[in-house]
Amino acid sequence: MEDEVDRLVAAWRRERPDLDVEPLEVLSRVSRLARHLDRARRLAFSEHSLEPWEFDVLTALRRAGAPYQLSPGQLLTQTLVTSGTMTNRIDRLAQKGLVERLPDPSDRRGVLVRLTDEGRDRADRSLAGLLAQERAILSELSPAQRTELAGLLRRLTAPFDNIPG
Amino acid sequence: MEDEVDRLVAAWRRERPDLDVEPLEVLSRVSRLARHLDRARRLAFSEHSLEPWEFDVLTALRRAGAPYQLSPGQLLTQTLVTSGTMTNRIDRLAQKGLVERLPDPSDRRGVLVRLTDEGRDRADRSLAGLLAQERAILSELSPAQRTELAGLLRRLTAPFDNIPG
DNA sequence: CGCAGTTATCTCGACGTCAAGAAGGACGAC
DNA sequence: GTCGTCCTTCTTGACGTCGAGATAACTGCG
Repeated sequence: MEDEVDRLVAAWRRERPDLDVEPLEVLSRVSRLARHLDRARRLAFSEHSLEPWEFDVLTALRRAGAPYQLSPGQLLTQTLVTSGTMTNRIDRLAQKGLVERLPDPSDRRGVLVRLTDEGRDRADRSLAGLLAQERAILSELSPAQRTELAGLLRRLTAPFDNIPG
Repeated sequence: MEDEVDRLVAAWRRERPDLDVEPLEVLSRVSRLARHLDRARRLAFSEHSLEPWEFDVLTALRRAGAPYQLSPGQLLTQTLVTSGTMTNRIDRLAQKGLVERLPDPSDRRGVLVRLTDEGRDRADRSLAGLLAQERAILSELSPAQRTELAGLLRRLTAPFDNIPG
């Protein structure tokens, strides 16, 4: 089955036969797929009246395990947003009663963000919904292909995640 | 090499051993990689004083071939943004002299967006830069692995691109 | 012809993100 | 100790995107 990137690559080969556009076969697909996933997630979460960005923060805290708290800095590396954005997100989640800010006892510059009970419930319930949706999307691939794909992607993400750039 | 998604998955398995979080191995990597790519592109384009969104629109027109014109609607499907966003983008590109709006001769509701000569130069020059950057990122993989990865990704993107959702 | 439904583009207000920088605290060298 | 540097979080203003709705024009059925 052909996709939009096939058309895009064919167009470049016609217009710029002098260039090797093979890298687009991989990376344009990654970008476009991510955009499709964003839209799909927005739909899925709207059933729980949750925005994708809320999900990202709440589940990062949920994953941390009891007592479900992380510093804003730790949340930055997990969600790939800037510090200004994170301050804003925490403000809004705190206003909704899903998280609370506590002073860091070991560093007076620092803050700890803790999940409230309601925040934890929301995180748990919406995760199940997300997994169901993702499973449907991945049903195009066999289990072996999914493993293969995950492995190839890891090789591309690892440099970004390990050598902070 | 381990990446952030490996840590994320391990954390879920510890916190929610009742759930099968295998889908995240693929799709969380896609989302995170796309975010890293966005940042890298922003840097690469800043040398040409071009924003990623400008690149997206200009190259879509460039790919169309002479006379380098498309309707706003055609640009929507290629760039995955909403119509309000596209109107705004065309306004700003027109103001910079990189594109111009022409009436569609066959449909009076319609508009054609055409690349100016300067817009075309900008598109051509920045594409070369992007490809160089992407090639560096993909050097982690062998040619055969790149082909394999592109094929697996195609199977996931095709349903989105063909059954408009 | 006239009307309903559809399609193409634009308008508008709300919202979230970013980049840059400020303020305050930690920490090592000396 | 204390100075300079680095780190952590928050503040701010500009900007781009979205969603919903408005407008205008094309289409085909009766």
